[in-house]
Amino acid sequence: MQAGLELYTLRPNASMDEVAAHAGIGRATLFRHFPNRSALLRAAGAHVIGEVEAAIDASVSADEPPLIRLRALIGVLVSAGLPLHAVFGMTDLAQDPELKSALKKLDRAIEPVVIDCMAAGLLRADMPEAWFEAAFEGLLYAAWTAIHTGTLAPAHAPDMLLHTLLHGFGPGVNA
Amino acid sequence: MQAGLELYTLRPNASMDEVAAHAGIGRATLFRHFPNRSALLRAAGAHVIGEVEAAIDASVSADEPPLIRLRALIGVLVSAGLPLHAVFGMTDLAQDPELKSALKKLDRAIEPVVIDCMAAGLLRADMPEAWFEAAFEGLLYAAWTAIHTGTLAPAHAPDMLLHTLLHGFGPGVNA
DNA sequence: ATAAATTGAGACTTAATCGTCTCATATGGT
DNA sequence: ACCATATGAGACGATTAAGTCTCAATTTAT
Repeated sequence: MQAGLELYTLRPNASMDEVAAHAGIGRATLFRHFPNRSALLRAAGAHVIGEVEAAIDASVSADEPPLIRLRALIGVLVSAGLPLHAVFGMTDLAQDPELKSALKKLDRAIEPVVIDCMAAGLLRADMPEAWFEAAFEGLLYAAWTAIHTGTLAPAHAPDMLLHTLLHGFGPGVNA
Repeated sequence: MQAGLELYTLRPNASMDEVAAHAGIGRATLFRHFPNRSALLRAAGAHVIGEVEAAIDASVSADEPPLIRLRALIGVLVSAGLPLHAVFGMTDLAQDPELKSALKKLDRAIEPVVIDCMAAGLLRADMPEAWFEAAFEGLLYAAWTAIHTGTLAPAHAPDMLLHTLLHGFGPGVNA
């Protein structure tokens, strides 16, 4: 059931018909579980966020060094990819309290990694936080689309992203 | 007339009613100029690309040093922002020959700047081209959204983006 | 001033989709 | 076997938007 949700998040414009067919259930049953389209979107979004959060908790062990944790975090976010971006793109549903708290929890899973990297001198701390967040998400989006279009091997993506995040495209550091 | 197109590209989901109202013309007149929605989208996309290309030609003078040209290029792309991103998001119209050639021309305006920066040692040349393009666009997208949400001052955006593109978020270079 | 062309407003058809509803069927528990 | 519940297929009305058409008003050229 919830499985249908995930695959759905890939295409927020899909009709309820398509969603039901994709989930392998009837349209009526779909409406029995979610009163309307908006509720379905919210549930799907919250579900995706929850999964990503769980994946972070599972693969980012707190006692590893900051760089390892950052790399693991990026790995999770890259593989969570498209669904996550779909959630971020739900501007009209962003004011939903459930989604907002879910996003806040996700932030609390990501933030300490970044902070520790700053404390360890891996990331500079004098950049506007908003810009770092935006740029981070932008690079994730870049990796997702590059993987999706086949121009970037999924296995290389996290390291590539990590390197670009830390050093950009300037010279002076080996890839 | 064409002015209505630009503002339209901001919202690819707008109805023809909204577009006509926004352009200050009647719906019937809109259909007289563009036989259908798809034609309107294509025309709008091509128009936006043409404007961006002209802006690049106008503000990126060929005899400046590479870094200045790159900075000017980024300035144009950041201010062109949202409409350009809307065009890139038109996945369903991407196969249109007119749009494809327009994008190719745009690429030809951007590419030499990047190549010269590589030749000057400002940008490393050993990264996959596809990844550079994707990351560049991702950072542009980040700047656009950050500006749009008010968390990044438009005046600071180009320099911020340039610095992040060159050096990432690692330490060691003054901002 | 007059004829020709363009425009705006809106009616109309068609198609897609949401959300509700019914009913026959299947599923599961006792 | 029996009964309660969940399901699937689909009909139905409502809404929205695309695209076509008509007609009166306005603009433009001569």
